[in-house]
Amino acid sequence: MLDIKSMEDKWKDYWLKNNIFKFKNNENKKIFTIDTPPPTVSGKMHVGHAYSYPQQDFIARYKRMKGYNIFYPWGFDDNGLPTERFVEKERNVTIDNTDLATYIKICREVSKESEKDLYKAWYDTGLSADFTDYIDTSSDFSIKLSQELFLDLVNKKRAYRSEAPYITCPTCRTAISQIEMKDAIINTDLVYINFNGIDIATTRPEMLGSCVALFVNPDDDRYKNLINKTVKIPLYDYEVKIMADDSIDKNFGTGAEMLCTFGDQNDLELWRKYKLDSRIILKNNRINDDKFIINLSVKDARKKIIDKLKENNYVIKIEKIKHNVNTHERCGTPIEIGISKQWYIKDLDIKNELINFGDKIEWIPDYMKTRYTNWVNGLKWDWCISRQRYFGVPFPVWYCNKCGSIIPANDDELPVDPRLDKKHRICSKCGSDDLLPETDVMDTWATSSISPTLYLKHKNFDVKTMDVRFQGHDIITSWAFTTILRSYLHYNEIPWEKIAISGNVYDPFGQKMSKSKGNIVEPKGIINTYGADALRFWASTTLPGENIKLREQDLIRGKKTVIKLYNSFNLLKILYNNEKPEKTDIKFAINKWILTKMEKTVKDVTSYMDKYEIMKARNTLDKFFWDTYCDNYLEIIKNEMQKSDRRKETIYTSLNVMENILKMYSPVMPFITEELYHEIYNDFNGSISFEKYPEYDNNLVFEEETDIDYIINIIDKIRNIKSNMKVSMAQPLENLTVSGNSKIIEKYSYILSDLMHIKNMDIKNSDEISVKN
RNA sequence: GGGCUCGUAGUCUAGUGGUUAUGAUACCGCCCUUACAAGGCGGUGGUCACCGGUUCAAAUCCGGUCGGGCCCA
Repeated sequence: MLDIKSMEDKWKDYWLKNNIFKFKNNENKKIFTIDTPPPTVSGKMHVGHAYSYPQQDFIARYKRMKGYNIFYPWGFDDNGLPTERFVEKERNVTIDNTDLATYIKICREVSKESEKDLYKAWYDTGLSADFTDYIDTSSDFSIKLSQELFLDLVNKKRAYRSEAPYITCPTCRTAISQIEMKDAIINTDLVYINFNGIDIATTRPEMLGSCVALFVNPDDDRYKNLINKTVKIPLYDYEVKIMADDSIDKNFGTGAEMLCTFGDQNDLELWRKYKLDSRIILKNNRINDDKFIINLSVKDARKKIIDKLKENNYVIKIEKIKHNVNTHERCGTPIEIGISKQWYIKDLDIKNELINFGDKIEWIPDYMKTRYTNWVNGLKWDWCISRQRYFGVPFPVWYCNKCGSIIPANDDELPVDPRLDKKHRICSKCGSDDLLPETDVMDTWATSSISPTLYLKHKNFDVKTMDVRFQGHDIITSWAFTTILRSYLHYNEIPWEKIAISGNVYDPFGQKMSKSKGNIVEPKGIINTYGADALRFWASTTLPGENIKLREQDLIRGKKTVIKLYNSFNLLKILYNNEKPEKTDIKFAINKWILTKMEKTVKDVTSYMDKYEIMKARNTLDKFFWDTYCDNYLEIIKNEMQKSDRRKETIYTSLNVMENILKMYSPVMPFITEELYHEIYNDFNGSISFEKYPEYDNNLVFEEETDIDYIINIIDKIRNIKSNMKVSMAQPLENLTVSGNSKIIEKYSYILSDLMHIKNMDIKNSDEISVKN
């Protein structure tokens, strides 16, 4: 009886102890490089990971057997806000009760600790990445490289610091980028305000004091005569112009809107388009208009201004509406737009180049490229990379208080943290030593986006382009985009030849998994019940980019396949009865037939694997293994083995085919195939994953295939008859009339009578096959 | 609102112009067959979402409708 759990544990230990998957750069093989997504240390492994990570491993293992030296590195992302949150929860420290140096130290400690065990969950799924030498995004190595490349962008005038409108999250108290926004529908009040002659509706009445214009639709008959007139702002008593723009929705509210600096992104766009003035009353998430609202939060300010408007009879009505707002994806807080100095990476001017780069990369599946192209086309902001947070890659720059120059660190000083740096510095321009360190840190994506460089530099590779990136479709617009951008800016080379996109995992009813729905399934439980091979089998039941449901039937089928492989090899052992296989010529039809079927399977499976179509490859293999090899070939050779003239040949052939089945299954099911391969070669001290993948051999394709297919067809019919007679397949039949191509049937009648236990067979020539008892 | 994508037996799924639509799972019947009952053999079950078009021929191509999903406004 096969104990899957201990069998898998055995090989996990074996691979690790023998450094099987440790990357060695000294092999005389072509290198195949994989850009892997570093999981975040603040989260646990979930079933989505258990789906997508094996998919990259299938290709890694396949390519390895195809003779490549696989560079399959591992990394952890422990930068930024998620880690801060995690640490605050785990250790109960916040930046308010801890000094910066200690805070950073604790963040690093907790990350390191978490990494120590976290990789195991991934390793348990049978990933063949090099876990012995991973990178993490907060290490000195990563910070140094990230800072170095940032300074490269500064030199190239691609990174710039500017006072400009920026998106900010009031809860996280930091600037965020377009990448991190998410839409949400919230319940809010739509306040109708009488604007001294024109009625407007707004969801942001607290921004009233920052109103710089009113807008209506140019085709709105109600307001046509008011365009270009001025109107007085209620309470604040200054005048603004009424303007017209196509983007204004006639049906929303009264059809007239106030433009504030800045109520939302639309305000910003119109503000830019018409080069309007600004009146900033929202700073650092507090509103201050020096009149009615003194340093209040948005919420309190809204209450106050509505009361004030009501007092003065400016409020017409208040409607409860559901409203679409942009929120920060991490905390769900609606974003605000402010003005301050932030670091940006300039990309709006190179949209065409970025789209061209997208075209140079092979997207798997190809339609995913459209999402990238659409995103690039729709970019509206340069990429804001500064964050007002604490744990991240610091900007290696100072600012001169006297002349305003930006003073970058020297390359040989990196990594450097200006916030903690004690070195005496002077301004290279004016000589002043009155310097201010930059206190912001970089956005996590600013470091994630150089993952190919991180991985390649870590091993001193010269190349800039990796062979393939694997990632989910949900981060095409963030990770894939920023990586392509950085690769373009730094090297003018594509980051990878191919990018393979994976889908999401849903519960069996097609619902997204979430804590609130309570439908989250832990990979650990699946591995305990079905085994990692079965988990991987499930993960292979999909085409590139497709979403998948967590289906128990696939896990069951996977486990059954593991057991079937084990049992089929067990049968071979019984049949061989300790006789050692020896290479022989192939003469007998059944052996020629199974070899032909195998070669065709090798051909198809290989061509699917080359296209990353794992499911098609595996389906082809499943069909060959279950139907052709087990249900027919193995049943037939139970008899053939007994015949001395063909025993040797059949032992050799059956094992040869078994071996190739194991090899072809091993990228998907590395554990059971390793187990059985070591049973075949019990003095073998390597791994099946480094054995040569079967190659199509035309010399093993024989014309006997059609004849035996014909015989199998008749066997099916005889099985049908026995089933209808409600007798066992082993029950002998006294007489049987078989009609069909009598030449073929006569030639192979021994197969029929041996397998189906027929005593007297009457063969009749006929165009159609039929069997009668 | 825009882009991408999907809609095939109870459930899941294969199938991009050509016999009778693939397979899994569930269900029913038979068989403990000298590897495997988590098995084998047989069977029930489908107006291929809907409408229209192209074609000798459409699950497949085109247009539209409806419904799901993801991304973006």
